[in-house]
Amino acid sequence: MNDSGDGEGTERAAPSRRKDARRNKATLLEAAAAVFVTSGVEAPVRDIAARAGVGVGTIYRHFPKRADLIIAVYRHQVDACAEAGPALLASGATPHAALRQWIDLFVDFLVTKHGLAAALHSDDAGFDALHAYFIDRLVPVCSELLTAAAGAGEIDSGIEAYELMRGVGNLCIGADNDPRYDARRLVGLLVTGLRRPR
Amino acid sequence: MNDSGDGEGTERAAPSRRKDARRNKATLLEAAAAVFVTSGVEAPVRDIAARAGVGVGTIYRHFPKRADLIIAVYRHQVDACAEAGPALLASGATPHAALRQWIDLFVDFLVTKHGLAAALHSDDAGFDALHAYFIDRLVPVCSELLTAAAGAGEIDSGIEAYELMRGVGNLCIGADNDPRYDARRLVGLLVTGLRRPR
DNA sequence: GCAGAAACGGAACAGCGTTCCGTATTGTCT
DNA sequence: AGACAATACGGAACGCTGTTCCGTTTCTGC
Repeated sequence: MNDSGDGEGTERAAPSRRKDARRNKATLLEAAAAVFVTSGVEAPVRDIAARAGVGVGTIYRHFPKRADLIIAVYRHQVDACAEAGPALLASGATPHAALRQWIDLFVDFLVTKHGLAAALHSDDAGFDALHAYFIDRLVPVCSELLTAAAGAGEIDSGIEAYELMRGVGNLCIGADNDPRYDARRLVGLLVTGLRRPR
Repeated sequence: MNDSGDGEGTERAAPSRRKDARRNKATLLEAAAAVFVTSGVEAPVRDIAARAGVGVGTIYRHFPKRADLIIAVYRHQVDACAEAGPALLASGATPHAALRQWIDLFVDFLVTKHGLAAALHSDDAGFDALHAYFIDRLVPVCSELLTAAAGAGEIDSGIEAYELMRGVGNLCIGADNDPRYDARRLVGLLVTGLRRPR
């Protein structure tokens, strides 16, 4: 939602009155990104604070909910994914193929972020904002692709974009460090299942 | 794994030397089942202890890992599900239809157990035994159904039973209290996606 | 009844997210 | 430059988890 964004692109809120605050916020984002890679997005807040060389209070001042920090770290990648949707749709292939490619993009993103998929669907209230951000950003794109595919007669299942996105997200849970579980293959089957039988 | 099972069906371990211990174990199972319905399988241990009128120590003596308690509560239902597999296969329909029906059974079970699906795929080490129990019990059944369907030429995807079961389980996460997410429909699409294109 | 074994209860510990407040830093105004 | 708010900081403290530990109670076989 709102935030006291610094150079973070599309924000309008005042970029904080003090230099040290801005610097700390940037340091925190870097540290969080690094820790997320190592220990997953559920890493202890204290670890992130330690890595950034600040106190835990500083984290909560800049990112009141843990979800805000996660969103800030991954915002660019989520936005890039969202923007890839229309591009794929315009790039020649059939709408169903574009949908498949777009979903692959999303799966690749999720699978490489240890624990993100799990956090995304945690029923912990603290993650509501994270859930909402992903939904807000990606569901409309998915909906557009779905509508195009339906319009082209390639799919007929009355599935909603929200449901499909949640299903894909769920399939990505725990998809790292288990060689016997390949989320990409299962998501592929799910997308295949959408196709109109002919 | 092993346990000091009381009247719990297929156990062979000694049924405990003392009457109060047996009674407490039974009380604990009842209390846990009740609390799981109300608050989900991740309910605080203290809540279960309080409901049963015992101390937390007593829980840990009977069920050293939290997973052991969950397994004990749901063992009968999981076994029933496992046993339904061969029955469905023998009951007339095509193997693919039997697979679909069996998976529906599993999904119905999971979806009605608040938080079970999530616990099942938690990477928390304490839930390893739970994970292992479900896998041990259900993967062979699923494998049988899958093989039969492949033998009948109905599916050709080289998917493993383990992967399919995990996918189905993942799709069931958070499937309660969200009217916009119907795990059954998504699992249906996944199973449809298995079918050989012809 | 009486050991002694078995089981109990809950205090105590460790690890987590989050809040709070005394202290330090910064920007500004004179 | 000096001083005074305003702002931000650090980390102790709180409340909630799961889990362990041990002094006390209860049972069982003799």
